[in-house]
Amino acid sequence: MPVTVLLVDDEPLVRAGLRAVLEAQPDIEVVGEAADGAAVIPLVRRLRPDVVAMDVRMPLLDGIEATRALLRTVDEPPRILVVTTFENDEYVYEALRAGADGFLLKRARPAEIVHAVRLIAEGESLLFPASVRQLAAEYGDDGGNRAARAVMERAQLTEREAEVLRLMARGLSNAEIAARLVVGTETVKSHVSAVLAKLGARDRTQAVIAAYESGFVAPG
Amino acid sequence: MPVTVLLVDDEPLVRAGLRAVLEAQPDIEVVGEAADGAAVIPLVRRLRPDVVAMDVRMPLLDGIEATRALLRTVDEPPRILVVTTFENDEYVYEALRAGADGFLLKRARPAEIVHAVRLIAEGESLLFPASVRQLAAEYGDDGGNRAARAVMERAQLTEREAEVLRLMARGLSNAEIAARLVVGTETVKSHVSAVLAKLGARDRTQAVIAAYESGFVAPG
DNA sequence: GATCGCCTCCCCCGTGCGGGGGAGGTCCGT
DNA sequence: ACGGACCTCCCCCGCACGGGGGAGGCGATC
Repeated sequence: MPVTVLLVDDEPLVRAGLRAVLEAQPDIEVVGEAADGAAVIPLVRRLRPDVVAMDVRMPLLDGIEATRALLRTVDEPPRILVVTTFENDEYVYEALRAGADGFLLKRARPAEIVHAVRLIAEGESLLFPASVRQLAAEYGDDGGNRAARAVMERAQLTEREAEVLRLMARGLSNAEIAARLVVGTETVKSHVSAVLAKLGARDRTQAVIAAYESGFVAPG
Repeated sequence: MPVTVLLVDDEPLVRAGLRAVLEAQPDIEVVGEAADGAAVIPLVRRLRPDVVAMDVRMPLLDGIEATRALLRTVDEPPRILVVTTFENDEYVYEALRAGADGFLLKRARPAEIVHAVRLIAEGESLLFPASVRQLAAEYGDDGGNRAARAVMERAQLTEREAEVLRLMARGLSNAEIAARLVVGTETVKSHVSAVLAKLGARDRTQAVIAAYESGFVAPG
């Protein structure tokens, strides 16, 4: 069964773009569109999409309120992927706190958009996507720092994963972490992979950055 | 010509240990010992060692004052490797500010000690040795944070290297940094290697950690 | 008793990374 | 005119890393 997606954005152009990108995938199906947050709830009830790709900034009812409303009133609510133009959008931060499962920049490459939808659909959280930081760096921006602080709260790292991340953030290699925790390196690799997936990090360096940015580990 | 080393430590046991470790290397020669900072200057004038391995905490004249005195009164002073027991020793911090070229934990493994001496002798600064952070982690300590702050001041990164480090600290890969700086990936690798060497980091993750710990990049 | 999350360990595999060299170019200070 | 620092690019090479799978044990929950 394909992943079903509902698009919510007040700009028809954006909806068309997302539709084009997503429908090009055989395993993704766009089942509906809405131009405003107010229209979302009945549509979700009727269409039961797996994922709602929702703009944060919309007239009448914005993405934050729409997210809250969805999670409050719909049982088995869809996964919510927040879409935004700006990498340091505090609306995004609030949306994540409201229960959104991930966020995505509109200027992300098609492959990244597709990837994000798939991840979200699979139940993964995409709270610290590498693309955000990369794009932020490319544009000389500071990046989604506020949003980063919401990462760890929602990343739901297990105790062991958190322990591994702390050691990663001290510069230990997988082998060193394994020695310290008295487990095999394969085990450490598993935990590291889990951490990377949950944080949306591509490699350990990005995970450590996320740890610092979120305050999970503190410098000094 | 071998690297000549002068050992300065008030504990004979430590001197003997260092001598044993270093003399086992064909390219390193221990040319003298001193039990106190006050004895260092005349010995240095006479023996002209390449490297002085100096304890920070000593009676009469400590390693900090001895470092200052050496750099002030001896022309072509030797390279100074500060040796310490504690990873968060603020004396070490002061010694680095006074002009020491690197620091080393007494509990470091022999191979690391040898490595440190060679690096220092070659003119490299060893200000953020991986061993410090690793050992700190292993002992559950917070690590040499104060000392870390002295790193960047003395690491003498070139403009380009600093630029590369900033991008590393945003999670970019070598290829991405290359694209952003419009240079080849081989060039980026060169800069990255230079950064790692100057920071005493083993990999980019440790370099990014050093960047955060030193305040070179700031979270939030 | 069955299910689920978590921790543990295993396989294969491609590649990005980092070490160790070298080399040519510019610019600058002497 | 020369050295030296810096930036640039090149080679080879080994390995840790990370992706994508799978699988067993264990405790808690239902």
